[in-house]
Amino acid sequence: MLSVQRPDLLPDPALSREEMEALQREIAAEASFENDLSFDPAAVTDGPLSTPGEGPPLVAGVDQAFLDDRAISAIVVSRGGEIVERVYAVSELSIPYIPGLLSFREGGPIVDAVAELTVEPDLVLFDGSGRIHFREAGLATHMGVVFDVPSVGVAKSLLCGTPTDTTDNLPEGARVPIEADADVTAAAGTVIGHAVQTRQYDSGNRSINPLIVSPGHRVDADTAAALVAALTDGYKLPEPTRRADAYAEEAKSLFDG
DNA sequence: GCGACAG
DNA sequence: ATCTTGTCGC
Repeated sequence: MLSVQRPDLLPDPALSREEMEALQREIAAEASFENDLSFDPAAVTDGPLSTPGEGPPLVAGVDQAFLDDRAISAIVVSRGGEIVERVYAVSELSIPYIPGLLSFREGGPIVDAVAELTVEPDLVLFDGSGRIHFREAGLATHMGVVFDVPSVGVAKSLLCGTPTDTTDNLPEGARVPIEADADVTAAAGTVIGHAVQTRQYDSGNRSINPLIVSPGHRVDADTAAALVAALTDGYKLPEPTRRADAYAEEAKSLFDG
């Protein structure tokens, strides 16, 4: 089970906006955007074949569903595509969604769900940004640092930063770097993540938008993108995220309908 | 004042 | 995120 390593950096919704931003700068200073993994990222897949001998790493997907003022946080842990554990927690939400401060709304509920885990993931995928954040401390980075676990941010749209090329109609498998600009604390030009086209229609009129992948903690930008691509299997979202998404919806339906 | 931004 | 019918394309 993962345990809180930095209680001083937990997302406190009662902080003022200024204090939240100050905490994010502190988190960014504690975060590592370099690989520090317990497994070989080049051998990761969501299928059975992987590193011979020691077996694939435990990968967790985290996602949430909402119902009134409550958040249902779900975590699904799998190894080589096989589900190892599923947990969820229902938590009261105390503050609204504010761009740039997402972890202060959803971080607490996620911590609640993590407390239910009995296994310790080698990698955690979050729904949102990591380093692609004004102060380089998005949800994935915040949670990664609090638990000191390798993490990756998987977002469906870009919060900030500038793509080095167009991200429209990219072919499947394509990857476009996202660089820090004046809106980001990192030095301009620093690659803080990538647009990753995990899926695309072969032909036709419509096109699928790429995923926005960024390092959370203990993973570099290239590896984060490669891991998400390796964990994807025919759908836009990587499998760990899809499983968490489905489980969150399932848990939610237990409460309403 | 304008712009604008994860879930 | 959530609210929702239809509609296009494989």
